[in-house]
Amino acid sequence: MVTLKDIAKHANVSVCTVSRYLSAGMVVKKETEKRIQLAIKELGYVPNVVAKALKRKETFNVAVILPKINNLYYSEITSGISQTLGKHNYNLYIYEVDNLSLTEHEILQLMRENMIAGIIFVGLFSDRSFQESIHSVLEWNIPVVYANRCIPYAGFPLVYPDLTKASKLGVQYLLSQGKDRIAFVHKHLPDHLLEHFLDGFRQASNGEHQPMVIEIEEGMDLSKDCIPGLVQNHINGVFVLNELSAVYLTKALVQANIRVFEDMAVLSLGNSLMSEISTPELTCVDLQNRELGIRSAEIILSQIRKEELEPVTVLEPSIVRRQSA
Amino acid sequence: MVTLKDIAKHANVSVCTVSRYLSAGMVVKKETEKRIQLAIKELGYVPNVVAKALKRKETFNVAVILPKINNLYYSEITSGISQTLGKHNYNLYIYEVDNLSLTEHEILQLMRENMIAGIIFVGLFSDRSFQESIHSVLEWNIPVVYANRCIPYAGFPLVYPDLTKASKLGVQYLLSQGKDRIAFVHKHLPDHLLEHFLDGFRQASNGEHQPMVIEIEEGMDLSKDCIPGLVQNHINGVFVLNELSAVYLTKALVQANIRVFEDMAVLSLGNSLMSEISTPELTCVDLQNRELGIRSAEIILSQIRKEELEPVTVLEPSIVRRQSA
DNA sequence: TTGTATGCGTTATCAC
DNA sequence: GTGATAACGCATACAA
Repeated sequence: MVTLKDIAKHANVSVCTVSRYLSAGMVVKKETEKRIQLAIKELGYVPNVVAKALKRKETFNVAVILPKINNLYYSEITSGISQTLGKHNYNLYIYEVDNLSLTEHEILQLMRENMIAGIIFVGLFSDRSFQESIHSVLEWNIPVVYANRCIPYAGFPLVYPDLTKASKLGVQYLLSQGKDRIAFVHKHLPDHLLEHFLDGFRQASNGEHQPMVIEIEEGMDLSKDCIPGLVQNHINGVFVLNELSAVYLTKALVQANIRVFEDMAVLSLGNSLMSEISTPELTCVDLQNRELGIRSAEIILSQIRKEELEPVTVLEPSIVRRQSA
Repeated sequence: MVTLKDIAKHANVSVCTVSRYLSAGMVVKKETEKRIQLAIKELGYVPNVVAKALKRKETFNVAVILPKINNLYYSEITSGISQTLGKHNYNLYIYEVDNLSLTEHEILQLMRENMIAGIIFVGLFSDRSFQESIHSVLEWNIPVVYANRCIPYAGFPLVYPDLTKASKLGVQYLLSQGKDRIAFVHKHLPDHLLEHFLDGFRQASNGEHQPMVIEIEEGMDLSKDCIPGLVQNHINGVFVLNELSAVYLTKALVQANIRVFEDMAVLSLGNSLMSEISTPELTCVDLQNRELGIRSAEIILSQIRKEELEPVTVLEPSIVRRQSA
């Protein structure tokens, strides 16, 4: 392994000078610079980032902690993060908690051991899996971002989509299509989040009436347990707050000979490839997942550089019109 | 930051003893052990992996290099890798080449600078993007696995699905469903790989006749440019060698009022969530992507431990029957 | 069983 | 501008 010392010797300068040359911005005489460059090329020098990290007490590694990576929802976000980090020459660690069988605390321990520069926790806005980590994180005082957790500011930066706006946008759209009997279908959405959607509904419908709310349980048969209720209540527009559920509900409607859109419009929350390949193609409220990742990464980088930053970043959703609504 | 030295002082032993205690397997007197444990707990010691890496000249970081992560094909593989690495306490770096605008050479440079323990290159079996890296990798002599590249053994470990078998299985299946006029539809599949599929076809059909072969070009309109050809040639079974294309072709068939399965069976290569949510649901040949990831990671770990290893691992595909064929 | 001393490759603090 | 020299936190050869 070729080290600074080797090229220093080869170029007849001190180790320190070489180090200075390599640290961009430092001034070195033109002539010694030439010799150093030559030595580096001739000996095939490769800098050792690990040694540098030990000395500087900082790495260029950012960790993303998420439930699972093989899910378009998370991988879109991750890709956004990856793009931004790459642009700034930071490396990206991935930790899948569903896969790892490690507790939050153990993961944080791991982060400290590895001198991680920053952590981005990515969760579904409905999940509670990162709850217990908060305490440890705050006392450790490492750059952290919570992405996609729609909770009030609690001492660490947050990036999430505006759920109330998403709801309002969706309901307005359904209304504009003549769908005035609306149901929300969700899967394990906690009450405080559901409240955002009900708020959005009120704003869009001038508080005239209440929407129907249905929760999809694990292992529930949509055609038997969900659709009859929709029909009996003369629902003509259903806003599904989970993209995959929207796909399956649409499937079930088609199978039940209910015309999607004409008889019952389906609006999906989330806009991945799934909505596009579903039949009929799903109209949806795009939560801007890639953008979410990009912003999260930017905020982590700001923190690392100790710059000023917005504690809360709220993303604007938008409607993507396709066939189902 | 609490270091070994600190807890050594606090426990009235030497740094060396503490280090020994921490390196599992080393023997320390019961009584000093107690004191060390106490010191660690009281001072809140966190080991420094970076310093350890510098000293030992090895990290526990494995890099996965792939085109993009927000693609179920790659993320399935990655999740398999993540699972295995996590089990063995290795960390996972992700580098998206499509996102990074780095050349192969630059990425390898990065790997060396960071003292990466091993690299897993993940590509589509049809892509050529990792071609130029081979040379540098070989001369550097770092643990490497090429995952999903169906090429002959070339000096580094390979893990890929048995494409000929996949083809044979698929064609046999179509034949068993009475679909005897078969077409292969692919997208940018190089000739040497297409050859595997033609081989599989011959094996399954006793070499009676040739299948029709259609390539999907970028921006091609399936309904206009592909389906008419299929119909004119009285094709009744099409084997699509790309899952997303299978989804879109199925969509186009439905739209053209051609009954999927009865009039034309569609068999897809690859078995992600996409096949499941497509309408009709796609029967497919599962290439075992998660398993591919798991095996790739295992092979990297074997190399890191300098164990014996199989240079080539070939995965067995299997049929997953759904509705489209 | 435990301690001492040295070095991993780099950056930083001084002098010159 | 440049050069000694001392850290960074840990592991290990060797001595005790």
